[in-house]
Amino acid sequence: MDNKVVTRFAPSPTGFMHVGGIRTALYAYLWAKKNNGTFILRIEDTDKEREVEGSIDHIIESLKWLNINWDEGPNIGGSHEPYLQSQRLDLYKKYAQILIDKGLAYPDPYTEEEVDSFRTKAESEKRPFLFRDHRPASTGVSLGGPENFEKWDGSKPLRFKVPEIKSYHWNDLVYGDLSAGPEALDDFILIKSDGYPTYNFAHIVDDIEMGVTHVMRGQEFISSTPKFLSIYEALDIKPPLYATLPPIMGKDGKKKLGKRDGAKDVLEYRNEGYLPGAMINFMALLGWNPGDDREIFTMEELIKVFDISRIGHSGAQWNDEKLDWMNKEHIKKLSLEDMKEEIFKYLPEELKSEKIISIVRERVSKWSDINDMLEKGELDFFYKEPEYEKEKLIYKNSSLEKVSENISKAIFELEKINEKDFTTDNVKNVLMQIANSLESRGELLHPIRYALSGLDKSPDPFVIADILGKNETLSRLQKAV
RNA sequence: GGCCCUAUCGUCUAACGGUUAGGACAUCGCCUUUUCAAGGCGGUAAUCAGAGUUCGAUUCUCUGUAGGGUCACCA
Repeated sequence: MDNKVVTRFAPSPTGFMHVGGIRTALYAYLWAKKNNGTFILRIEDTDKEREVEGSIDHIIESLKWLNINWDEGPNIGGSHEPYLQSQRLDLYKKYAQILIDKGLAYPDPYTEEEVDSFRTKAESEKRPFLFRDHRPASTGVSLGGPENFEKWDGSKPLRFKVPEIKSYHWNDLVYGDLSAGPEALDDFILIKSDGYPTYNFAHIVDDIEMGVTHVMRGQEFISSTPKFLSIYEALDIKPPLYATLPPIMGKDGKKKLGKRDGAKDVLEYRNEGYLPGAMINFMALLGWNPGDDREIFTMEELIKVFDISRIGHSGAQWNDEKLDWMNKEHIKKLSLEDMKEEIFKYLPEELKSEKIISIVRERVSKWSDINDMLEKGELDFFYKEPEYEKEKLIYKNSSLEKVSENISKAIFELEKINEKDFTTDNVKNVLMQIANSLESRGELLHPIRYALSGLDKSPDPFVIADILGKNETLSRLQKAV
């Protein structure tokens, strides 16, 4: 009836979400939103062995943090409830029955050990293992009718009987024409002996039932696509459009990013103080680009410009440095009010001042960098008189006498500023006037900065003076004379 | 091993037969009122190799090489 775009993200609850999975979710989300379509979250919990307690909540928390919001799914429901595959078992049985009735599904007569021995044998003979070579004979074929396999009582796995062994060619929205040889096709398991469907079967049933039009997925699924297509054919249903995403590689650039080789839980990035908008921005650009030189995007902007046709084909390596830069760019766009809460989370009580924010905001690429600043004592000057060796006040080849002389001049002039006019700009004007009359400006500015901060690296003296206020500034300068 | 995918600066990428091969991160240098940060300017740096096709290949074809993926009662 309508051509509404429906995409889905279908993670399995086997642990945390890493950036690879999130990026798939993001692209599916962007595509749905761009087309005023529907984005569905579906939990593929059909492997009770691998399921990790609490994963679903963790996945939901991750997506929510990043503002990837689903239109249908756990927590909010929708017209295709339920959204946990473990609660949809009847549906898979229904579809399995259709295949059985067509003579396209049969119970696997072997034990797991027997199948394993087939596999081992094939491997030792250096040929691919195909279950269909061991397909049991049907008990009789009625003329023109379906084959009669052993009746399936649910105690054995139910296998799909590939209707036709052939090569498949299909079009992928990202990669274009893809193909796979007949060896990619096999009698795979539809329903396991524990009654749960396999991914290969369940995701197809659900995509059909939920009206999914575009499937975003990793390229690890390319080689099993013929299996999917053969099921759609057997069911006589048109498959969705596939958009296969290039892999994200780990930091070494070698291996596809995965939990085994150190892929991080995305929530760790939250804990390190990255902005969700920056994470989204960075992940969007990992494997996709807008076609021009723009790099900084908000989610809304991404929705506007995102296009499947500009998704790349080759693997991209995760790059923390660029992420840091991008996060900093997003921080710059934050209003004081927006960042106040975040920054205050990291600051001890005595530093919770708006004046500190202005110093911090320009010096960190992510909020947890504030911890480093605190550790290095870079903010101590704010509430603590600095301790330093007098010699440190000397600028280059100057002398302590010169330091005293210059600071005294500064004190004399600064005294003239009203307390309430003791701002960065006014202090700067006064000090620059003196400094410019000197042989080198550092003769004045360095000792003052050092006397106020006690640090080799710090903000400039005008800002510090402003923050400290007239009294404290002058008092610290007096001590340096 | 079979099948499949991929290949441009260190990294992310642009250039859909004709460009001094562009941008960004990182790096280096200079400037910007002392140091840091921010900012500005500039530099170094790439078409995996070899054959074709073509007047002309980063771009098309083939081969090689390298990397990745996949061959589960995992997704």
